[in-house]
Parts: sequence; C-alpha cells; structure tokens
Amino acid sequence: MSLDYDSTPDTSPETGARSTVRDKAIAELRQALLTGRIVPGRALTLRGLAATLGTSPMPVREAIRALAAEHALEIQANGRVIVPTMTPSRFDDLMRARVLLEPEVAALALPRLDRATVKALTGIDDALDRCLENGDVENYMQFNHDFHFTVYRAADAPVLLPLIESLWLQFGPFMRTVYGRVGTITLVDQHKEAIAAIARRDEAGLREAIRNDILDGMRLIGSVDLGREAGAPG
Amino acid sequence: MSLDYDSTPDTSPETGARSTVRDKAIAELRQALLTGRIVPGRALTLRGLAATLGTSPMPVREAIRALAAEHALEIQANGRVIVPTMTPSRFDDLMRARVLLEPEVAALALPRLDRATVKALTGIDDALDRCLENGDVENYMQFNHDFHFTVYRAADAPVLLPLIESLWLQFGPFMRTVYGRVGTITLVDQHKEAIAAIARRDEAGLREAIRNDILDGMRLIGSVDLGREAGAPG
DNA sequence: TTGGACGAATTGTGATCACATTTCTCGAAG
DNA sequence: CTTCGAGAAATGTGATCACAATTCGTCCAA
Repeated sequence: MSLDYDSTPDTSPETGARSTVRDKAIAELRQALLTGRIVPGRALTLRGLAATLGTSPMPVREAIRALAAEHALEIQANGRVIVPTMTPSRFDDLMRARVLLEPEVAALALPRLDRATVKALTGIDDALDRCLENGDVENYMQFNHDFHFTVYRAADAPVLLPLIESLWLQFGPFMRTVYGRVGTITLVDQHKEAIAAIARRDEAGLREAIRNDILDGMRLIGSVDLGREAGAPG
Repeated sequence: MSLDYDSTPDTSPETGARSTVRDKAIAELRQALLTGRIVPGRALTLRGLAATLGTSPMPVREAIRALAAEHALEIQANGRVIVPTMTPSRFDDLMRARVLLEPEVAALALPRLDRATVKALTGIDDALDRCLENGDVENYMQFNHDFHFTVYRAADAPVLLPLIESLWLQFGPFMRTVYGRVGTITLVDQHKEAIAAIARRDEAGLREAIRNDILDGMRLIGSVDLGREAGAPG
C-alpha cells in the first residue's frame, strides 16, 4: 500500500469539532497527496485504503468523493480511483492558476504578516533547506507547503485559500515524480526574497517573489520530458 | 422540500460514462444551487433528499460530500448540511476570485470562439433578456450561467474552469436571494459588450466586459444590506 | 404567558451485505 | 513465445441496519 499509515494523528481533535473517521481519512489522503506519497496513475481501492486506515470502506468512500471533487483524485469511467496524471494542457493551466492566485493572496496577507510570522517563516525555510541537503523530498514538500500557506493563511481569503489548496493538491503528486527524477540539489526557490519583501512591507516585491518561486518550479519541469507520463514502468 | 424534482433528466446518459444515481444526485443539487433553488441556511437532510430523489440515502451522502468539498454546501460541526450563508468577508473574496479568474479565462477562450459560438451566445442573451422582462429569476440565472460558461468552456482550461464553476456554485444561492429582494428589472449586464468584443477579436475589450459584468452584479449587492443574513426569518 | 425539562422522532455515521461489472490469473491453443 | 479465453478474485455501487447524538414537540410548573 502506497499510503504509509504511521499512526501519528496529526489532526488536532481539540479544535471543537468532533473529528470523524472520514475526516481523518480525508486528512490522511490530503497529506499523502501534498507530499507526493501516492504515485499518479496507480489505482486506489476503497477496501485497500479502508484496510490501511483500519476502518470500513464507508468513510473512505466519502473521503475519496471529497478529494475527487477538488480534483485531487480522478474517478475514471469504470469507477476506479486514481491520482490524476499530468498532461501538458493541465500543467499549463495549473501554472496559470497558481500565478494568478498566489501572488494576489500573498499581497492580501502582507498587512497581517507580523514579526512572529516572519520568524516562523524563517524557521520553516531553514528546515526546508536542510531537507534539500539531505535529499529528503517528502519533508521538503511538506515544509514548502507550510511556508506558502503560512503566508496565504494570513490573508482573510475564505474563498481563494481553498482554491489554492486545491491547486497544490493537484500539483503535489506530479512534482514528487519530478523531484524524484531531477533530485533535490537543483531545486531553487524565492523564499528568502519573499521573507525580505515581507520584512520591508514591499507588496510588489512579495508578489514578484511568489511569482518567481512558482516559475522556478515550472522551469524545473522544462528539464524533464513532459510527454512521458509520471508512472514509471515496473 | 426545496428541491423541486420534476423528473426531467437533463443529464445525457449517452456520453459514454454510465451515469450512476450519485451522479444524478450531484447534477440535481448543482442545478438547484446554481439557480438558487435552495435557500441558504436551510438544513438539508440526507433522508429527505434521498426521498426527493427516490433513492436510498447512500448516493446522497456521497453527492453532498462532493458538493461540500467544492464549498457549495457547508457541513456544520454537528453534521447538519446547509447552504452556506454569505458574509461580507466571503463576498469580498468571492468577488475578488471572480474578477481574477473569469476575465483571464475569457481571454484564453477568445481565439477559439468561432462564429457559431457567437451566434449561440446571442441566442442565450436574448432568452436571458426575456426572462428579465418576465421576472423569471430561476431561468435568468440558468441562462446567465450558460452565457458565461459557453465562453469559458471554449478555453482549454481543465483546471481553471472547475475553479470558476465552484465560485458560481457558491455565488448562486446568495444571488437568488438578492434578486428576490431587488427584482429583475434593475438587472443590467455587459453581455452585449462581450459579444461585440468577441466579434471584433478584442481581447482587452472582452476582459473588460466580463470584469464589468461581474462588478455590475457586485454593485447590485450594494443596494441591499449585506449585514442581514440571507435566510428570511419564518 | 413564559420558561424549562423530559421523551419521542429524526439525524449523521459507520458497518455490513448483495450484486453487477471489471480486473486479474493461469493455462491451453496457435 | 505469444495470444486468447474461461474461471476466480476483487472492485464500486446501492441498500439496509444499528447506534449515539441532536433536534423537536409537548407538557408541566412558575
């Protein structure tokens, strides 16, 4: 099973809302997709996931439906559930959406990014750099997500934020396969520039840093053959 | 029941994919939300919807999960499912998202909008105007949706298009209550300007027409008290 | 008339079952 | 060695059931 369920409950049950099994399943799948733990193209089975999560197929069904509605999973005509495979058209559109939305939300967040948040961002970026040195792709992706969403979350954007989350869910599995092919050494980002822009309250600079960070990732893709599908033949 | 199930199957089953009961439930709910047939704040019950659709609660559960994942429905902490109520913050963000995404996708679609599509758009706009004269809010909203998405669909935007669809799903129920309060006579749009811009291959003009069309709707809201919640007290 | 409490009805959740369809497996024929 | 097909295993879908929690209606007391 590609979902390594290490029984670490990263959901906080004390947030008021009673967490259901389904919610845990959704959170688990989200995490796996965000860090690219699930290979695109591989079929996910209800009963298999249920066994991994230690439940009946029922909560998994709803979880998969929810993720599919955000286009993080794809339900084929025969009913099989897979992680969507990337196509050039989809990749272009995904990048366009990110470049449109993320700098905008970052700019919205800027007035609310206090010094504590900047400190947190610096810490995340440091941890991220260590992951790059160690070649730890999975945690790198986790910290990269944390970095961006620590910024975006500060914006009061109850509509745009979930939209961006959906984009990252669609992006994660594909990026993982890319990182796996080009390694982590070549990875560059604009996080330091973003932090600096935040520190000096420079909206245009922050927009540009986020935009370039996205485009950096896109340029990385140019080095691999997009025509080839993600799932490597056994 | 607020969902008037008139047994007209608007889904086309001959598209290859075998349509399940769940898919019909999703389509039915989508339609009801887009045309504002379901009042925000009113609780939807699984068994109630199931009875309306003539099925067991099972397909409805998955359908509701899917719509909730697109933020077209909201699942409260106690599990009750409601159409989300509008807040000023949510409205602002919704508008910002629409203004960001829709002109862009329209511009992307422009090169692919042939003469037949322009003719179709004109037909839709005429039907829409007739609905305005008759005060037929529900069909007006249907045609308005058709108009915009006839344009957007032409763009090869497999990622952005569902994002915009999600925005409209969130927008529909609220707009319906607004229309119900201000009437349809005062409604203005920029559809004629959009058609003209398409006809003369004017990208900037099309962007502006779409943008103004969205802002027209927003200005309409200014005339009603946004502080008051949508659900009228019984 | 108003306020609260108790019981009944309803709700969402999770599990299990039945079934049609699909997928996989494996062996025989070419 | 490849190709095809029959049987077996597995899969998604929908229905039903049990149960805890919530909601609603009603009645009684102040």
